[in-house]
Amino acid sequence: MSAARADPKAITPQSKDFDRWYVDTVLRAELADYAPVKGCMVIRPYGFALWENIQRALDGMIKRTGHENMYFPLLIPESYLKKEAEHVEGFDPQVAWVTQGGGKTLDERLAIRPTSETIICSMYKDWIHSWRDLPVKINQWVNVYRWEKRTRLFLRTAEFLWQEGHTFHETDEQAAEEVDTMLGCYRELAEDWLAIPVIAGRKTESEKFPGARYTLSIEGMMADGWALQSGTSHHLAQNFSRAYGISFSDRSNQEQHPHQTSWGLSTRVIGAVIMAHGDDAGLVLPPRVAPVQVVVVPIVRSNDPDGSALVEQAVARIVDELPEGVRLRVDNREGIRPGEKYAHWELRGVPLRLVVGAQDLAARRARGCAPAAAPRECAGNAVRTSQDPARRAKHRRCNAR
RNA sequence: CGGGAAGUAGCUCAGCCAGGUUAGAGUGCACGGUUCGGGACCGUGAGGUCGCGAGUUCGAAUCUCGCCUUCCCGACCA
Repeated sequence: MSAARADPKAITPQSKDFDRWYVDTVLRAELADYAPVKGCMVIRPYGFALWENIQRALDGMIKRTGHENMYFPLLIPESYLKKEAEHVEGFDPQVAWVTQGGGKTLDERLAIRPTSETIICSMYKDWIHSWRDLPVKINQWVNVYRWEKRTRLFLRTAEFLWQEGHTFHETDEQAAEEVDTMLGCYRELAEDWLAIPVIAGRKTESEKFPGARYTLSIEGMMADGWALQSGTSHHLAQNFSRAYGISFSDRSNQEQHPHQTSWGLSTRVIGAVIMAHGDDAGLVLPPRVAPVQVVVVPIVRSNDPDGSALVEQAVARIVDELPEGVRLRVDNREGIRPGEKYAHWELRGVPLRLVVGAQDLAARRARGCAPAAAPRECAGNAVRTSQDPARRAKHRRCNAR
């Protein structure tokens, strides 16, 4: 542990220790906290709201591209997991096993899913018979568990949440196209919703998904200059369909193995959002996924009831006239001074703050401040924000009508 | 999994080396008052299995051993 910090309320500056800054920010902004089991975390309401917004955006793209959601079970029989040799070997060290149940040792141990290719293949073996059954394009939003030696909040946790898409196609080309399409969705999510610049690329032979022919990924660019793998799309070719005995009669009545893909994006992407945009005051969230897009801080004083009443009326009018769908929070906590409220919401990365006080009303204005530099792609949606590079330092005034 | 550091109030830490009344500080929390436009101030109060488990001892936060968890570096990361 380092020496005592002068101010226990401050977070470690990025320039001093970026990793420490990251942990401080996640904990202090109440995105997540450590759970009792190694490598596991609790995602707190503010963090989960962020995930839900990301999830909603990506789920829309998954549906738009013709996929359906479904659900496969958490536990996978060992024999199912073992059929694809490279896959088994790749995942073996990271699988957690259930060996007992109901007070008895199980005849066959059950894997807690590290990913679901095997169980999905085992089921679709019985569901795919004809080229008319293809393509199959499904997805599931689930938790998975991978025993990890070194873990970090969001970036690498033993249990994490993700979506895993799985598809079966008639031809190799169709599968390849699917792999590209879904990587495109990840790129769209990263760039248009999360405002993270990404580089798309192909993983090396040693880094690819075990059992895949090749793996494509988007690598998000972080503020500290590192790249972070933030979504992967795999061409599985016929490796799994052969191993699991999935076949169909093609258009000329020849028996064929379908060509598969799988693709996933996890809660790690939250870590990418944090590291790509955050600053020394804490989080900086992209407006389209921010749980709170606008925070209104009314300036009221107990010794000025008349002015305070006017402020409250003005705030009510702002709330009333705000466009539908804007996620707004009015911070009317009592007994907390405005400065502390500013710090509170800056730590949590709220894109836009509106401050309304009696003086402002007298001058027929409100103070708007965009602490976060919001990239242009994200702006103009529901919330307009400035692109002021000086961020918090500069306050911009706008009309409150 | 290897190397290093750490775990004492919600948080950040002091106390430990040289075991000995009732374990402290700051911050946070509750209440009262003064304040109120960038993390206010004064007062009062609540809050602790000293990470867990053994051992040594008349006596352990303090010494010994084991385990758990976190952080940093490395290996691994599909």
